[in-house]
Amino acid sequence: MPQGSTGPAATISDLLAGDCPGRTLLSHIASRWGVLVLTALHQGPLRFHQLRDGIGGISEKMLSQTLRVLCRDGLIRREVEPTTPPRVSYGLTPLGEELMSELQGFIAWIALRTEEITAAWDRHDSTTRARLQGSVDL
Amino acid sequence: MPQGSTGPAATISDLLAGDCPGRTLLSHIASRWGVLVLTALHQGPLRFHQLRDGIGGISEKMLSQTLRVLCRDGLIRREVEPTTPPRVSYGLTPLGEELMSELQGFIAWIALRTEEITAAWDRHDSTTRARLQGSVDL
DNA sequence: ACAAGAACATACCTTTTGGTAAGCTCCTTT
DNA sequence: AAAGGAGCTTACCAAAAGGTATGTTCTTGT
Repeated sequence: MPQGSTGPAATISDLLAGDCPGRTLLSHIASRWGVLVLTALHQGPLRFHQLRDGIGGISEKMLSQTLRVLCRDGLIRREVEPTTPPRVSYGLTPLGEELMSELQGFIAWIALRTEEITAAWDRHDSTTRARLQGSVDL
Repeated sequence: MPQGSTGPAATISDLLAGDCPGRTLLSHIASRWGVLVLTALHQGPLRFHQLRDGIGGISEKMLSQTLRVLCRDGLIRREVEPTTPPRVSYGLTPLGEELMSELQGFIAWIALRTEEITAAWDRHDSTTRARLQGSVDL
């Protein structure tokens, strides 16, 4: 793989093997608010308060924190429009778009399957209850 | 959408709008160890200690906890082979396989792009440092 | 009989995460 | 001049996540 990079690309085995930069990156994206912020921006750039209002339950602290981390990762770009007053908007970088093209299937899958999975929660609960009540067995 | 379901499928907007079962499911999968466990099992079923050894840094407590949650979600199946001693192995359910087919592109993307993103961390750091130094304190 | 490994569960404690609330600056509107 | 919104940051605190260490049961190996 003759690219102008520092070394060979990481593999999925590296992710599993131990702590590595990939784990850190994964934690940024798969953080409580990371996926949601990224998903919200997938439709197009939004301003701070639009994100805050659009993502139910997020606090301003968590929003700005998440935005800062994802900016550092180069997935989101912060743009200050030189108007008065300056308006700040956030959008996906090309790298962020690339990520979202991988992630949107996953998000859609969650929306699609949530219902049948929550149904399974109840069923599993009663199974568990039965097993526990019967004790002894297993 | 004439299925025997309780109601219409959730949408991505629901995920963004507020707390909902989809958020919970998302948190299970996108938890610190969730993606890694699922990824490890994508190659095929593994036993408890194989998972523990294969996923660097995970404790037995976290492994069994993660396994239990993902079983409840119907993404992983726990199988006790009736040998002596009984061997317990974990594998993906069809639902879990379906999920992983959405997720593997994302995992591969992380492995692919980690390097260039970590490089950006350093660049961003010096930018930030410069900005902070300019403003005297903090 | 004894040590040891698999597959957990549990108690205890530390670290991390995240929410609340307040404050701050810059600007516009009234 | 006062009020208010945008876009943050900080301090403080509570809750949740997670690690360590230990206990348990079953079974095989010696």
